[in-house]
Amino acid sequence: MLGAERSSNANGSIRILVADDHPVVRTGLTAVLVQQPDLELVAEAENGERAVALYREHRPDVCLMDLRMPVMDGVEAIRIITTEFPTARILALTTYEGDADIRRALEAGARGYLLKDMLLTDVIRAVRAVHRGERVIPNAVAARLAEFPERSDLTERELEILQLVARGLSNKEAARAIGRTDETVKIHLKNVFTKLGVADRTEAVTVALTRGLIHLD
Amino acid sequence: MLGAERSSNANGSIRILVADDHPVVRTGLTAVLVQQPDLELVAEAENGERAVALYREHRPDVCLMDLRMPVMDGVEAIRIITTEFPTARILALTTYEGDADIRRALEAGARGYLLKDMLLTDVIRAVRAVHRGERVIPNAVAARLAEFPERSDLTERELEILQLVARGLSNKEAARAIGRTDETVKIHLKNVFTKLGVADRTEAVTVALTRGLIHLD
DNA sequence: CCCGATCTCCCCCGAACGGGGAATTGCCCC
DNA sequence: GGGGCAATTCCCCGTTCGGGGGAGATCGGG
Repeated sequence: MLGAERSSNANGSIRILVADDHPVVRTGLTAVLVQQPDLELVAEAENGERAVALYREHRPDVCLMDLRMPVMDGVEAIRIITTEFPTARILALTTYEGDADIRRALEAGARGYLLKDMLLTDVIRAVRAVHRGERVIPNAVAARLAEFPERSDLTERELEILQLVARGLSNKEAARAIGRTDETVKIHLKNVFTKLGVADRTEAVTVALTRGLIHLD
Repeated sequence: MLGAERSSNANGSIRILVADDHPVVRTGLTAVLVQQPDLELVAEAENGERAVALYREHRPDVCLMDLRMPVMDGVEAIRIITTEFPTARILALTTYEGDADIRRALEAGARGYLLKDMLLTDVIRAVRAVHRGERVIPNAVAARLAEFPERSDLTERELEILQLVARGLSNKEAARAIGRTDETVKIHLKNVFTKLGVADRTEAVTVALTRGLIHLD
């Protein structure tokens, strides 16, 4: 379906796509990249949908992808791109918001995960490393992952109910919202408590928030 | 104590201090600023403490200040600077995290409040406007403030208890943590519920988080 | 085919929670 | 000084919550 894989352009420089909804961040990244003789910026996207479209159009060698974006999630964009282009080299770049986001990005096919508080030299080094085919997981990120050895995967139902509880719904209200008995809601919540290692619904919500399992709004 | 107020340097350009803990954001801002002939970057700070020190040293005309920074909070830095230099023109610049941060920044003496997802042209326009002595509150920010007409100020005690509750402590545990009866804790929480317009502790925590009244970790 | 995971519902029970009222001590502001 | 507010403690009372055990149903994989 696709032509030969292109690892760099005629000049031998690494062609890069930057996707981030914050203009300031996009400017910061591009300003740094264009200073490097071996790096070349080919496109910028302000959301996941545009990122996918621009990836198809330009076939960059490396893609820097923010995870929290409007219209389409960064993780979703990564999933689409890597499905279509299995050799795509994508670096997730975001402020740390729990281990869940990291795991989802890597499972979606990201080759690395950077934090926005990283030094610019490390970002550049990561781009080159990913282009060489390496995986990039900074120590800071690996340490965060190590904090939660267990996956703590919540089922769809459990996540759904936890979201409702986070909005302040009681067991009974949540039950009505999903068309089930409040006894069912209680069971799911009990399982959530066990999986997250907490004792009550409030701590379950805050732990889920810090780990990125759920988000507010 | 201080010399004459200096509204611009010999070249007539606006001298700017940028304070943000993310290297990428600092680079983005500075890259944009230096392109403008009437703007001049005089220093960059990576936390509030450095921002105060660099402000004292350089006396910039305008300061772009991120609120969430390590070592010293942006709000605290604004308070110190405006106390020492009442005519300081400081623009708070951050991702939106509730009306509380906005109010605290403005009360601390910020002349404007920008969001990081703003267009760069608007950032530049805001810098010039603040330098002219105007206040800058973008419509997007004003709209968020209007969502919560009431101040909803929580007392120190109430905030303290809400923080403990967010960590999963029961009324009894929170009472022991602050050396009071659990009846006292219950009353404070009841007042919190009334002020925030919620029905239970979990919603109180999530609402307080979205409004920026409390933060996790 | 059985096993595990998921989802569903039911019962019981003690503890925790949230709403109501009432009172005291400070403190600051008018 | 009086009024208001914050903080504190106590009471009662009905509801909710969370832990325990038990019991089906479905679906997919080994």
